[in-house]
Amino acid sequence: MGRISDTREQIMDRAAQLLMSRGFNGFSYRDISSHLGVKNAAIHYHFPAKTDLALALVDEYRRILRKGTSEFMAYGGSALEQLEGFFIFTTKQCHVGRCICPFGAFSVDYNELPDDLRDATQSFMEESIKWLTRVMEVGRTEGEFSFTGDPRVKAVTVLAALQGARQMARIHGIELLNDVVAQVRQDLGLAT
Amino acid sequence: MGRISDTREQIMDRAAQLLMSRGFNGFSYRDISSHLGVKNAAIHYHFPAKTDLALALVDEYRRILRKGTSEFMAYGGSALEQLEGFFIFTTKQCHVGRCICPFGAFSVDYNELPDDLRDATQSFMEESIKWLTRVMEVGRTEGEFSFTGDPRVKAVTVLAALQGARQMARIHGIELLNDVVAQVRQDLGLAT
DNA sequence: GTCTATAACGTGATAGAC
DNA sequence: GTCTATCACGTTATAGAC
Repeated sequence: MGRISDTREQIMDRAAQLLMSRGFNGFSYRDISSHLGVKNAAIHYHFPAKTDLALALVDEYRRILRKGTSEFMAYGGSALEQLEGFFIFTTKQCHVGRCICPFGAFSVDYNELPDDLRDATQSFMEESIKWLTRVMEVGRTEGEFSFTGDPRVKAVTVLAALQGARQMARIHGIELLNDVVAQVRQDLGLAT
Repeated sequence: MGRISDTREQIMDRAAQLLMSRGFNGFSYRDISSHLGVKNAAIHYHFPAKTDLALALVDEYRRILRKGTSEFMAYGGSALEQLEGFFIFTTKQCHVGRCICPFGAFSVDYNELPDDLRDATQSFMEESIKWLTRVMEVGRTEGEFSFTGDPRVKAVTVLAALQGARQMARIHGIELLNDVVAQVRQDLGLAT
């Protein structure tokens, strides 16, 4: 079948959930194994060290982003559509499990992360920034968005606002994220 | 003298540093005691449980904010000055130790925090939002800022952008925070 | 591919001497 | 106010049987 191990997949699903809910240092192999009804050692078989698991998660996020990116680049989809899709993706993720963005989860523990994981996180973030920068560029050129200054800086600001909002929403309620998304749209000259 | 215990103060200083550098679950009493050259039990004397220490830290942040707030309210300082002061405070903190904002530190571990600590964090955040909302209101009325929409929503968005930027800056370099601050200023119609 | 068993260590916390 | 000593537990990780 060439099918990827089901257990491995389940481990990653649960780990992704836990990572976004508690941060990298906030969950253990036991949290995963007990949820799956297997033993701690079973996880170690698939991912010898916790770093390996985290690296696999970053890779997975990356694939998801690349998929969206390349489709956008290839077919020239509207920048507005891309941005709206990104907003929907973010708010949906936040509603299901009040989870924070993976960058946020890694950034708190960043100073203590192993080097390779730091590198992976960093280059994934760079990729995300580049993607949204392109969306901003195209959107402004096409007259869909209106903002002043460097598209890259604007993209970074939007990412930062969403990352921060997802965290604040956990403390202060989910409407906070909706509010921030609405304001970001307004700051881009979009209709509410 | 009525002077507060020096050790207690040193503990809180170090703990604040660690909290903003690693998050609530990212540091231990041992990290504090070894740095101060005392034993783990000495910390427990001043703060029986880790929660007590965290609550004290939140209270301290709160006092700092209240001081700035009340001065602003009482003497009617310019909203622009307040905002600039807030930007400077944020970037300075970030430069010294690449530390993230305390809300960010707590929010990642939020789901696992004890109830009283959650309450304290939440009401502190509400206070911060109220303060910046007032700054936004006054600033727009006085013609210092220019933005559309609800002042409170704008305030939340600015807070979220800064919180997110401080974290992203840790991963991607300190210029990222400067860039975001510049963009936030621009989005408020301020000169660069 | 999953198990049992275990190692080696760090954690928050407490009791009681000084 | 700080110490020594200790507890009970959770953590990542490994070795080896099935």
